[in-house]
Parts: sequence; C-alpha cells; structure tokens
Amino acid sequence: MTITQLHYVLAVAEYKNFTLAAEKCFVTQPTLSMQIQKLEDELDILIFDRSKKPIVLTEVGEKIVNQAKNIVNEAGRIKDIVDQQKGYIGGEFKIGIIPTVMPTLLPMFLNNFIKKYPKVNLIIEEQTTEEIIKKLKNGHLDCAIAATPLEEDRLKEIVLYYEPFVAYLPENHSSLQNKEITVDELDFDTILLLQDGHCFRNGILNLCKNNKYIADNHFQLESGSFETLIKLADEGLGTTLLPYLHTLDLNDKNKNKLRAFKNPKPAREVSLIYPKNELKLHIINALRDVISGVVRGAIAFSDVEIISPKPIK
Amino acid sequence: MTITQLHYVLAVAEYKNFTLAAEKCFVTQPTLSMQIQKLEDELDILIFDRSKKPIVLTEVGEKIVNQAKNIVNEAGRIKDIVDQQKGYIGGEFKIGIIPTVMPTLLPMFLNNFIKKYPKVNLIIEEQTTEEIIKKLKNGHLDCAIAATPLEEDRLKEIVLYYEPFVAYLPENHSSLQNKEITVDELDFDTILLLQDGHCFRNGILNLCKNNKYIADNHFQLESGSFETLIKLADEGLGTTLLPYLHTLDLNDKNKNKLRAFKNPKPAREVSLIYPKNELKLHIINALRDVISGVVRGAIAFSDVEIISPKPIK
DNA sequence: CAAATCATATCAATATAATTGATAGTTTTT
DNA sequence: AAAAACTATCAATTATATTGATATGATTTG
Repeated sequence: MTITQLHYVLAVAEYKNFTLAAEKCFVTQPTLSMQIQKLEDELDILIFDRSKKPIVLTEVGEKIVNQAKNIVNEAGRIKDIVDQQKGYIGGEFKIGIIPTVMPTLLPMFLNNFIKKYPKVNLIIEEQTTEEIIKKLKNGHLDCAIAATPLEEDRLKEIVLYYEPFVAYLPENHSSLQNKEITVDELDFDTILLLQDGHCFRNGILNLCKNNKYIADNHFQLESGSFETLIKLADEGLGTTLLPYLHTLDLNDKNKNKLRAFKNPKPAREVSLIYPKNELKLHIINALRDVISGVVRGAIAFSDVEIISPKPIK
Repeated sequence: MTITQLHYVLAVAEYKNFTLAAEKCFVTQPTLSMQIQKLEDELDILIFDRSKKPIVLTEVGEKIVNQAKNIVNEAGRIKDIVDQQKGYIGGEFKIGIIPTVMPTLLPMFLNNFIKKYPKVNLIIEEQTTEEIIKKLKNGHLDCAIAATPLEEDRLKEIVLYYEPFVAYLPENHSSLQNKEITVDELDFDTILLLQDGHCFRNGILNLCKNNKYIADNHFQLESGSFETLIKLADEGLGTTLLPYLHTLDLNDKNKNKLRAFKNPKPAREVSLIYPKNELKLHIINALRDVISGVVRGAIAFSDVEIISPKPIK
C-alpha cells in the first residue's frame, strides 16, 4: 500500500470514473486502474463495484476511503511541518470565517494579504463556529476567525479586536430619545436574534448572562441574516443588536435608529483561532499582522470600555 | 514520500542506528540509508543529525517522526478494516487493563482465549483508566478492561460483571461482630484508598457519592496497592474496601477481617471498552464471550443486589 | 438494432525506483 | 595504532510504476 494508491482511490471515489480520476491525478487511466487493482489484490478485497454505472464503493470500500482520507490528510501535514521549519509563507491555507464576520472583515484585509503574500493560496470558507472547531481539530482548516472565547482544548485563540454591539431600535422606542443607551433599557423579551448555529446568537446570549437577564426568557424570533432582523425591527417587532462594523453600511434612515451603548459597552471578541500544533504559525502570524493593521483604524477607539465576553456555549 | 520510507524513519528514530534499523525492517543498510536520504532530499530538510553518536533527531526530525507515527498508525488501520470485513480473528490485538483488575481477571481468561483463538497475538498492558481512554481514542489500544461507566464519547462499554466490594476492617472494629455490614457503618474519615490515578479510588468515591457521604471529607491515606492497604488496616489505621475477587486469595487470618455488605451491595462495574469504530469487533466479541464464560462461575450470585455505579470522575 | 461513444481492463514496452553486495570513508572503541 | 562499528556511495540488479496501444464491455444515439 502506498500513499499514491490511496490518492488514486480517493480520486475514483470522488469522480466515480477511472478515466476522469486518472486525469485529475495527472496519470494515464491504465496506471490508475492497475494501481487500484494492485491495492485491491494486496488487501484481497474489492474497493469499487465496477458492475454499477457510475461506479459505486463497496461496503468496505466506503470504510477504506474514509480511512484513506485520514492517511492522506495526515501525510500532507509532513509538508506543513517542513514549511514551518523553513519559515516558508506559501502554499494552501484554509481559513474558516463565521457568517457574521465574513462580509465586514474579509474585504478589509483580503487585498492587503494577497498582495503581501502572493505565494499563499488562500481558501476561505464560511462556516459555523461548530464546524470551525471540528475542522480545526481534524486538520481541514488551518485557522479560523470567530467570536470567542471558545475555551476549546487543542485550539489557541488570539484576539483580533473587540467589536461593540450597537442597538437598532424600532421607530417608536423610548430609548431613541437618548443619544446613548444602557443594556438595561433593552427588553429581552422582544429582542431579535440570529438563528441558532450562528455564533453571534451565542454572543448575545452571553451578553444577557453577563447582565443576569438570562432566566428563562424565550426569544420570540430568530432569523438567519441581519437584513431580516433590521426589517423586522422596522416593522416594530422588536430590537436587534448589530456588531459595529455592520452598522457602517446602513442607509441614513436606518442609521437614525442606531444607538450606541454607554460604557462599558457590550461587545463581541473576534479572534484568530488555530490548532495548538501551530503547524502554519508563520502564515497565521502574517495574517494576524495584516488584520490587526487594517482593523486598528476601523475599530479601535481610545475611550471604549468593554463588558468582557464570557465563554460561548 | 512513501509509507515505507516513514517506517524506515521510525525504525532509525527508535534504534538510533541505521544498521540495526535496517535489520529490523528486513532490508539491507544501504536500502534504508538511501530511502531516508531520498525522503530528506524530497523534503529538502535533514531528519537526522548523523554527526552525533548515537544519531539524534533534528528539531524538525522530532516533529516529522511524531507525524510519521500518526500516518503509519492510521495506515495500519486499513488492514484492520479489511480483517473486520472478512471476519478474520487474528493479528495483533492490544488490550489495556487497569491494575486492580489485572491480577484477578487476567489469569481467569487468558489461557482459554489463546487456546481458542491461536491466531490472535494478544498484547496486554497494565494502564490507568486515563491512559486507556487516551490510547483507545488514538488507536494505540484495540480494547480495554476498566471500571465503568466512563461515559466517554467515541467509546463503547459492554459490562462484563459487577464485582461487589467487601470491607476489610481493623481488628477492633465494632462491625466485626456482625456477619454482614452496611455502608453506613463505615467511617469515611478513616477509609484507606488507592492513590489517585488508580480508578479503583474513583470507584470508591462514587460509592460515597451514592450514599451522600461525599461532602468535603478528606481521606487520610492513599496507597498504590492492596497489600499496603491491608497492612495499614492491620495496623489499625482504618478500613479498606476490597473488590470481591481480590479477597479470594487472602490468608485465613485476613479473611476473618472481611465483612460482606448487606444488599444492596456497593460494587464496581467492570466493562470491556472499545472505540465506536468497532474495527476489531470480531475479536472483541470473541474476548467478551470468553471472559463472560469464565466470570459467570466466579462472580455471578443469584441473590445479589447492586448499588448502581455512577459515572467515574 | 446497429453504430457510435464511452469506460475499463489487459498487454507488452519503457521508464522509474527500490534493493542489493561490495566497498570506501568515518568515527568510536580497545 | 589497530580493530571494530557504523554510514555513505556506487554500479548492478530487481522490482515497480507508467505508458501507449488495444481489446472488451457497457451505454447511448441515430
């Protein structure tokens, strides 16, 4: 059994077609066919059922493919180890970003980063916090950006910035009379939140916990995007909280419904998260420096006090 | 990079000697030297520092060796997957057993098992519960025998037997007047326990929890073996609890100091534990059948009621 | 239903890579 | 200083992977 053979098996499992798989592996079809046969002979078992079209995996084939993914993935890390040693900043680098950070943060640093480190092939995926934790641990992500603290073992967190929440109030809300509001003015029964799985929701729940408002309030509505929440708030259905960076591109009419919090402000902590093995630390550090640079101007205020966030979940 | 090369690297890392490593890999020394050089060339980095005698790993070499162990270990599981499919009962099979079960249970089933399944190469290691959990999860053990319930995710437990605790009392203890005692008669301030890490201790702590005795009693003494505990008890330093099977080979004088508990008896649950992937399920089932067979006679009493154990830790 | 198309297997030839035995060059041991 | 132990190097050999050509079998198309 060789790693090459496993690569071939994975390619066939993916494309369900020997010819196409061979192309993707940059070898001819007989090469791939023969190597897979050799592996099947060695194991004395069939991995693929070639009688079905398109080709399907046998029962053991499924298990072998899963294990092959592990092996190939682990083998790939040898290169990462060497690259790290050499301080090489390049190669594939997979970042997971939570949906509520993606649209505001990504445009701020992406251009800077790819100009500064052209050899790095960035692969950016939108993921929930849960997916991120799983994928960081199994090596399918090199780092991630999410709301913290997560306090996951085997993962490290470096805070990038604290992003204050800003209240977006319904038109007739009494607090609109004031220039700034306090957390106590919010009615936690009619607060509008993102649906579960989006960690931002956890962020707000934490906020509530911080203020001992948690009890057993049930939240009336949960949506998947801020656009919906804003529109619901416009309909007078409740108040929502927006992370500061999201408020920057509201139209003027909507901006009037925003009210910042008095110090200490509720905020979410946004961090760079990566496995403790620190395999691609050079790239992670490069990324952190770039993000810190662009974020400093946009979000660092000298006079802000933050309510320190509690562990999520 | 090939799996063979990684094997060679691991052999040299283990024996710190190319010639010896080559022997262990059943190849000649030039073969091994050249393959390792080829890998070093491919990675463009030195894995071994050959200037030192005996040979030492470079800094990256250390990391590469660790990762190579992963890869080789994961690669080995392909064979396990195939063996499972074929229902083959043979090959290497690693069992971890906690120290307080090892001496009593192992002699009972070992002979039976190796006679019935001669193709299985049993490797039995004494391990703490903590080590067992870790090694089951990373694939360094195929199954284990320990006190349960552990409630670990990714691990399955099958109860083998319930082993009642028997009190071993100091000579002048008032409870010696009775033929059977109750848990309430024990003085938890002077109870003698095995040192931390031995799961038996956790077993007894659970017992206390069951009886709401836990509070913040501190336990005066902790030892590493039952022999010590028995001697300490003999010195009048306190009471200890022995698992039933351990009491069978006490001398007659010591047997007089034993008192069984009235129903429901405190007991520990001893289980077979294995990863949920069930890679070697055939062997695990074979093992379970053998153990169940021999244990039934020794420990199954018709009239015993058990205080159901709580999760350990 | 035959022709055309597509996909996989097989084969002999070739290119590539692993392994070996012999030996040279070090370092360590005696 | 000689012997022993160890690793590197080399050319020869063996084993393995890859290829291009082609056969075979299945599916699609006119």
